[in-house]
Amino acid sequence: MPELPEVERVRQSLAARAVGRGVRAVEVRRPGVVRGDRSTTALLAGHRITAIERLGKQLAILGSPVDTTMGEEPRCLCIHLGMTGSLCVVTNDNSPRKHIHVVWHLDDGSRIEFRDPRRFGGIWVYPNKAELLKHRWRHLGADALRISPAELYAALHQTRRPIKAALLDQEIIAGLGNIYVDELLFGCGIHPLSRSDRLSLEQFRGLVPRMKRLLRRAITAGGSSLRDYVDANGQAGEFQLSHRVYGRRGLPCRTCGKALSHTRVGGRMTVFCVSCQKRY
DNA sequence: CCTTAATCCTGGAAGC
DNA sequence: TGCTTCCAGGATTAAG
Repeated sequence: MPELPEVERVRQSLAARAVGRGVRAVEVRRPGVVRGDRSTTALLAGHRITAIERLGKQLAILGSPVDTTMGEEPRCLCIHLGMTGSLCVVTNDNSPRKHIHVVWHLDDGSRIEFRDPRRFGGIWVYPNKAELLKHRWRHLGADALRISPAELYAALHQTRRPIKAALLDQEIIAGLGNIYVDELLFGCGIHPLSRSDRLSLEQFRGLVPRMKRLLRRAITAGGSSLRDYVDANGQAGEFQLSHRVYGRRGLPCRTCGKALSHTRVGGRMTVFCVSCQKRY
């Protein structure tokens, strides 16, 4: 499930292969995944890809018209990979893979394939980046790699929700998902059911740098590949090998050896160590 | 305010 | 072996 590190990996690998390229044609095989204007022009046909940006777990693909007489409007696509989405750049006519919903044909003969078996992801079409910022991205909190301890504390000290539920809330902080929240809370020694308002600014001064270090290490390792995740080159990550709690319920804690506990928080599987993580 | 559950969806795993 | 059932979960929405 692509969270911030995986989405950042996709951003980097996709940018390396697609920025500067022109889009010759766009194929929409399953229109339902596209929200808004489904015309191929709105989906960047006849445009040059100028940048690929990220906020939390979402990507924005920006494009300018190749023929400037057509109008100057720089287009913007927002792509959310959901649980199983991927964006791959391919050059050959290999095995026709299932669940490819949208294909961008580029001017060097390669193509970008948006594949999403479970279809929790999607593509949101905007006339420009300002509109994306004004609507869809307005509801997102600060990016997890940029947020400050004071900012996070300000958002959390006034809610009684369990810390795990609050950290998963993209309106509070953008980018964390089930894997990295469990890993982070274990790394900080904080029980996932701790009340958010019981944590001090001092604790966030410890948590935020740890979070950024965790996410950066995961990015360097290529992200966590559990089942579907691959970057734009089809490359899987290796950070799953470093997980200390996610997916390890019942297994011995790597710090104290005690069997890891599990519960559900906000409907999500939560794994933690009852002796290494203190409940506030 | 906060929680739970249902919804979307497929494929892998587990059970019989 | 082959069938059925369950489960995973990001975000949204409705209901308690």
